[in-house]
Order: sequence, then C-alpha cells, then structure tokens
Amino acid sequence: MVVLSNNDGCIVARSAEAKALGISMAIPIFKNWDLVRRHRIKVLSSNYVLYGDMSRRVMSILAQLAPRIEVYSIDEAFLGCEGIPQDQLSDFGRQIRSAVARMTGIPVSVGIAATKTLAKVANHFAKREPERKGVLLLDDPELIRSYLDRIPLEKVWGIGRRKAEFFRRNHIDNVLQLVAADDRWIKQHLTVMSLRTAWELRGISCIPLEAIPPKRKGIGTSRSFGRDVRDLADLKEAVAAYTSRAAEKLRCQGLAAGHIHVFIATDAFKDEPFYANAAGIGLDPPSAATPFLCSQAIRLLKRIFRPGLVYKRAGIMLMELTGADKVQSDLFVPVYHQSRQQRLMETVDRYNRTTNTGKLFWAAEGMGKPWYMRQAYKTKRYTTRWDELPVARA
DNA sequence: TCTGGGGTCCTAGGACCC
DNA sequence: TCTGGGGTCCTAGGACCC
Repeated sequence: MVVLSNNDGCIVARSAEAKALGISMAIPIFKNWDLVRRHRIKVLSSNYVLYGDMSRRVMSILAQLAPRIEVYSIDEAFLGCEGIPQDQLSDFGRQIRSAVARMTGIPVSVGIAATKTLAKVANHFAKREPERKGVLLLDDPELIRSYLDRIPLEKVWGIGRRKAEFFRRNHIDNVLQLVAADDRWIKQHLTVMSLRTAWELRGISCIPLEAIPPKRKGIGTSRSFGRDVRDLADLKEAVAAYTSRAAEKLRCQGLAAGHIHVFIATDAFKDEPFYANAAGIGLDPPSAATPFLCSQAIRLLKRIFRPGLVYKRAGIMLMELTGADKVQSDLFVPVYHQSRQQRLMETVDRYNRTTNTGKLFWAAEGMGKPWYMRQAYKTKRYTTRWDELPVARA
C-alpha cells in the first residue's frame, strides 16, 4: 500500500511491502504506475481528518502516562521522564507502547536517552531492530558510541542532505567524527544549529522540552490545483477558500492577523516560462474576520494576476499574529474583538463544528470548485463522522 | 497527462539611528 | 596615505523539520 500527497501527487508513505518492491519516497505516482499495477499495490489519497483524530487519541494517552509532554508533530512527541528511576525507564517505554497499541491499535516505537537528539537516534534503531521490540534505552556510553557509529549522518535530527554533504567534503563521514569535531570549526561553518546538534549527541541537552507550545508566527493555506486554472474568477474563488480555511485556523487559536500575504504560481515542471508572484499588506487593526480577510486577499490577488497564464498553485499567509483580545482599540476604526463581526464568525464556526452535514461558507469561495485538488482514492473519515463509521460485517 | 503542504530558525547584508 | 563605533530593524535566502 502507498499513500499519496495532496492532489494525489507524490508517494509520501509506504507499507513495508511497497518498500520491499523498491518504491521510493517522494516520487510522483505517475512514475510508478507500472509497478503499482504489476504488484496490485493499493493506492490511497491522504486523509488528514482521520490522521488528526488518531493523533489526538495517541497524544492524550501519552499525556496521561508521562510527567511532561511536547507534541512535536502529528506522529511524534517528546516525553519528559523526570522522577522515573533509571532502572525502570525501559519498562516505562514498554508500558507506553502497549497502552497505545491497546487503545488505538497503532504501533509506536520509543527511544529513551539524555537529550532529544539522542532519543531520536534511539528511536531510529528501536523501529528498525526487531529484537528491540520497539523500545531502546541509550544510557550506556559504549552502547551510545556503537549506535552513533552506525547511524548515517543525514538520519540525525538537524542534519539534512546539504549538511551531510558538507561534512563529507570536510572528511567527516560518520557521526562519531562529528561528535569529536572542533566546536569553533562547526560554529564557523554551520552556525549554532549544528553546534547544538553536536553537543546533544555528546549527551549535553541544548534543545529543551517545550511543554507549552510557543506562539505561532504564521498561518498559511496553499494548494496545487486539480486542473488548469486560467481565469481570474477561478483564482479568486481559490484564494477566498484558502483565506477562509486559514481564518478558521486563526480563530480556533484565538488570534488575529496583522498582515496578509497572497501568492500565485504557474507550473514549474512545465516548459513554459515560469511566473510566480506575491503581494502582502498590513492590516491595522489586526482582524480574524473572514469577509474582511477575503476582500484584502482578493485585492492583493488582482495586483499580481497576469492574464494568459496557466496557474498551478495559489496560497495565502496570515502573519503578525496577536491574541484577538489583545488588539489595541482604535478611536476611528472598529476592532474585531467584541464586534458584530466576531459574533458572526463565532456563530459560523460553532455551526460548522457541531453539524455533520454540509458547511456554512462564503459565496466568494464558489460552488463547483473546479480547481479543487484531486483526491481520487480517499478513505472515509472513520472516527469523526457518523455517516462514515466503519461497518462490521457478519 | 500526472511532481505536496506547513512550519521554524539562522545569517548576511543593507538601511537606518545616534 | 590616512575615513569610528555601537546599535536596531528588515529582508532574502538557505537549511532544516514533519
């Protein structure tokens, strides 16, 4: 089985069987259709509603078991192990693994070590070495060395392809050599980011656990189109729909935006000349009202739209975020907080949260949405919609 | 024919201030 | 011949993460 990115573009997840058949990560599906048909590989669109719900379930189990939790991404969390005796850490890992499996059916792997970076190394091997049964504690210096000796540079958290290349050009071919490298040299050539990585690999914590998520700096929504978009009218609909989505995320976190940015682009893979442009404007006072944000977004779109082109992608970014209730009052302009606009938005959001059928949306988003992304192989939202519950057959 | 989306952080360089 | 020192803010670009 393989799972595709948005717009059914690239392969972004593969089952063990698909990996064994030589299907590589992040390859466009159209380059793999032969293999897919030959081996009857199941192809699925991604289903973010389902993933989001399962993620929340897993994270809430972890939050009950661990003293502290930092939810790092949809499928990863760092847990603080304060107060758990050293000789019980492996047991704690096994307990996490079995609780999550029992309550969600999802297999997880657990890496335990003195720093986040080393815990990620431990996890890397917990996942891959069957004899570890999904749990690996890295506390012994010799054990740590033996694993650092075996993990490829680019698999270390914070070292990507470019940095690994740079290290190799400079005769650092292995993580142990990086650990032994000179601090000044690392800082000079690769900034403090890599210096932190090196220290973390030596067991000195430089990246603290963040139990309270830091304030968001920007909220964006962008999509590739499911088919050619040439008309300003279609682009306006798409930009309005993306703005509406981003504004929902904004209000969900109680924020207002002080800046809005719109961008559009043609297909970079096509032979035709590539056009991409962006425009932004400050919003004073900051707002979280969809109609206002949409009107601003469409004004910006008109500034960058060039007729006669085939557009492939558009997006909007909301920035300079502040708490909606922290916005400075204005003598001449009504602010969003406690306005009729806000009451309207809250009513719309509440309706859309509590109803299962249909959705209240702005007419500017359009009805047909011909530009909407492809999702030809979508599974059901099994856990969040009454009408899409899994069916058990006798 | 068909190639994802949403983020963060750091640095260098420019423009400006006194 | 010789042209200061100490700051801030902003942006673009690059690298990384999932």
